[in-house]
Amino acid sequence: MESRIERIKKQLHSASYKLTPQREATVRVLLEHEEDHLSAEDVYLLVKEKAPEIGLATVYRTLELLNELKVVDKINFGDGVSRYDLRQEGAAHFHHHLVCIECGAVDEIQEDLLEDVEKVVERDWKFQVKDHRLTFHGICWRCQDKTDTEDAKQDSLEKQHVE
Amino acid sequence: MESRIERIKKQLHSASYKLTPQREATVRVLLEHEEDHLSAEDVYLLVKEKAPEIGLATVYRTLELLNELKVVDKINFGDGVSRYDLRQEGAAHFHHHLVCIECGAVDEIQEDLLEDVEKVVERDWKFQVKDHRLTFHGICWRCQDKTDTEDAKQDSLEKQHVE
DNA sequence: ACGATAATGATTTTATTTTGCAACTTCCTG
DNA sequence: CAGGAAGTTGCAAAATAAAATCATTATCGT
Repeated sequence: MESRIERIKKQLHSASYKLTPQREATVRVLLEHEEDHLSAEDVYLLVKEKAPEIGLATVYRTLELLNELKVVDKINFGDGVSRYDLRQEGAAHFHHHLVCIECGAVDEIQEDLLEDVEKVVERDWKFQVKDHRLTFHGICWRCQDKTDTEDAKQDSLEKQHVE
Repeated sequence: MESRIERIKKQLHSASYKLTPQREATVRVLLEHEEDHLSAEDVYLLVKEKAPEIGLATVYRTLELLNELKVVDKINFGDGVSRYDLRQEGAAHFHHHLVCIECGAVDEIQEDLLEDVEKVVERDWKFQVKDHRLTFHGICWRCQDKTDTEDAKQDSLEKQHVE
C-alpha cells in the first residue's frame, strides 16, 4: 500500500503536481475503501476523520485531479452523485459493475470480457475504442438466495394455511 | 408515429396515468428527436415551442414517468446533466453508445452484442442480468477521417518547409 | 532560509433537479 | 352531461451537487 502511494506520488510529480498531506489523506481513504464506491461527500467525511481541517473543495479538486491522472474513475450509477472508483494499477480499461436492483449492492468485475465486442465495434462502426463503461443491472447472488429462502418459507406457510 | 403514441398512451393508462396534452407534447418531441440525447432543459425548450404554457417541472415529472415505464432511459455521459433516450419499442435491453472524445458526438448501437458476456456474468457471478449500460469512449469515424486529412496536410506542409 | 508557484479552506455562486401547494383537468359515475 | 374524486399542472421555493472566487498558507528547489 505504501508503494502504491509512492507510485501515485510519482505520477503526480511527473505532471508537476504535489502530494500534499490533504491529497495523501484522500488517496489513503480511497485505498482503504477500494471496494466501495464513494461519493465526494463520502470521501470528505472519511478524510475529515484523519485530517479534520480539510475542506470539501479540496476533496473535489483532488478527486478531479486523480481522475485526470486516471488513478480514479468518476462513475455515475443514476442517483445524482458522482462516485469515484480506484482503477486497478496498470489497467488499460475500466472495470465493470454489477448493480443489484434489490439491495443496491455494487460488485466489481475486473475481467475484461469486452475484447471481442470492442473488435466488432472497431470493425463495424469504425470507432477507435479508448475506454468503456459497462454496468449490469439485475439481481445479485445474495438477493437470489434471499428470495429462494423466502419462497421456501412462503411455500411452507402456504402449505399450512391454505387459502 | 401516431400508433406509437397510442401505445404509449395505453402504457400510461395501464399504470393509471393519463396522457395529458403536456405529456403528449413531450412524447412527440422525444419521437421527433429520437437520434439525439436531449437533456431535460433541451426537451423543455422544444416542447415550449408547441405548448408554450408548459412548466419545466412538468417536463421533469413527465420524463421521470416515462423512465419508470421504460419508455425512455435516463443516461449520463459525465457532464453534469441527465439525458433522456427513447428505448427501441419492444427492446428488452437498452442500446449502447459511442461517445467521441474529440467532437463529443454520441452514436447509438442498436445491436445487442452482449449476449455472450451476459451469459458469462450469469454463470460466473450468479448475477441475474435485467438490463445493462454500455458506453464506449473513443474516436468516431468522422474524427478519424479529419485527423487523417490533417496529418496528410501536415505531411505536405512539412515537405515544403523542412525545419 | 527565501521566494516563486501551487494548493488550501471558507464562502459564494451556479446549475440542475425536486418539492409544496393552490388551481385546474380529466374521466368515471350516476 | 353534471359532479366529484383522483390525477396533473405551473409557479415558486427549496434542496443538492459541483464549481468558482479569493485571501491566506504551504511546498520545494535553490
